[in-house]
Amino acid sequence: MLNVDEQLHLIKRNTAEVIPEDELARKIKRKGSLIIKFGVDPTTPDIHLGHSVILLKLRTLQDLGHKVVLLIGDFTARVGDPTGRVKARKPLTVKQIRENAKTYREQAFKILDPSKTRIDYNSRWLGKMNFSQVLKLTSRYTVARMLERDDFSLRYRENIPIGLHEFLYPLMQAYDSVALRADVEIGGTDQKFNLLLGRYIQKSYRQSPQVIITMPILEGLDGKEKMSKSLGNYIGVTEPPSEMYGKIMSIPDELIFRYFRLLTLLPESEIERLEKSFKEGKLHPKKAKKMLAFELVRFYYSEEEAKYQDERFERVFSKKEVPPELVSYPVNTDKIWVVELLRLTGLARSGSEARRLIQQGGVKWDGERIREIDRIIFLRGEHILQVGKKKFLKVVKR
RNA sequence: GGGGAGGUGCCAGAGUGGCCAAAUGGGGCGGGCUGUAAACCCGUUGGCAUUGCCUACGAUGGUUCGAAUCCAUCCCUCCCCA
Repeated sequence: MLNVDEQLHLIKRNTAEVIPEDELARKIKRKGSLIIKFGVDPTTPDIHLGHSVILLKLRTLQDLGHKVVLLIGDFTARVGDPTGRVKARKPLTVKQIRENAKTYREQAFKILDPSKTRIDYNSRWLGKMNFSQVLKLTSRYTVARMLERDDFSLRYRENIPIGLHEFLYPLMQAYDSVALRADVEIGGTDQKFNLLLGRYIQKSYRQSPQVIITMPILEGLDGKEKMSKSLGNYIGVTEPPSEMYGKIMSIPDELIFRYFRLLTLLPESEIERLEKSFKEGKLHPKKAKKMLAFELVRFYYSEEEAKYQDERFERVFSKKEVPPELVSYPVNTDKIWVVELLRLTGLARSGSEARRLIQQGGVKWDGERIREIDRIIFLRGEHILQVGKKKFLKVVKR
């Protein structure tokens, strides 16, 4: 095992904050193996690269011999984390929560080491608390301090409703740290308030307070907003390799090395070397992006798959060839109206949208641009239907 | 409990009786340029349909030749006072 300083160096890399740093060193020296808490909200089951930033850090911690507790917030999910929220969340059913948690677990193990991960559910203790225990917990904190949070104060100022139960969320998840006797809690920078509250509550329950590690929030593919499913600017860890590769190729240049650092486990020295030649103009941005895309597909799939995607990308987008493997769509007639076909295949959501796409020159049939709305298409064998630059479909007569 | 403000398209936000499928901006989508980058430019953005029609401005009724716009009731939110 590495010594404490070496460990700290690896742990601190790419973090936003470690609070307080010296305490982390002391804890490692004293206990050796620490309990790392990571709270998971089972409301959004699909893990994307934004989440992977933290999971990769956890992976590093596991590799250093620490124990990760993946805490599924099945009970807190009934309230919903108000963090960054402009509206109150709608509560989920118990069944949905359970399914989401299962999906989350499966996906998280694409990154985490299952043998060094313990999974727990906070309903185990929160579900048993009675009202007097709740009163004890809530009396530890004040409304004024709760309102210090940006999200709450913003909503308060903007006259947007705040449910009383939303005040309970931070306290509940803080109590989780007490229940787990967490040494360290990790989360995104947007969780800083919650994590700090965990520290505070642990102290008031006479526990040694956890060290908190916050990780930067990853920008999405647009380079502006944070990566999130609802904004559609994300790459899911279960996405097919071609999607993963392609989406990486569409990120803005400014993001390339940030992604390298936060999304891969490549050594810092290697990344610095690449960044240097990029800045000197020796490494073309497209090349750098391809390396990034390659690395991510390699990590989530395999080296072989990554190589394949590398070639495929060149063929399809640089040389404008049709992708080698396409989703087939069987059709039963031998002639069909274009608009109908587009709607049938789902490449257009409605007839009106289909018309629009045609009028704007976004539809190709076997490589030929279709301009007439009333065009009738004749089918024999296999044909390629293309909408926009990225959407292809193999239409098969049968 | 009393008084006041407000609920418009994916979002923000105009519109206070016909010219409103609803200005403008953002986002999305399509095209151009390119490195499937950014920036930029052009177009488009409820649905169905070859004129046109249907559904839409919190909900339900009503006034009117005609309502997002007026009236009534209800639901929801916020502010001030208690």
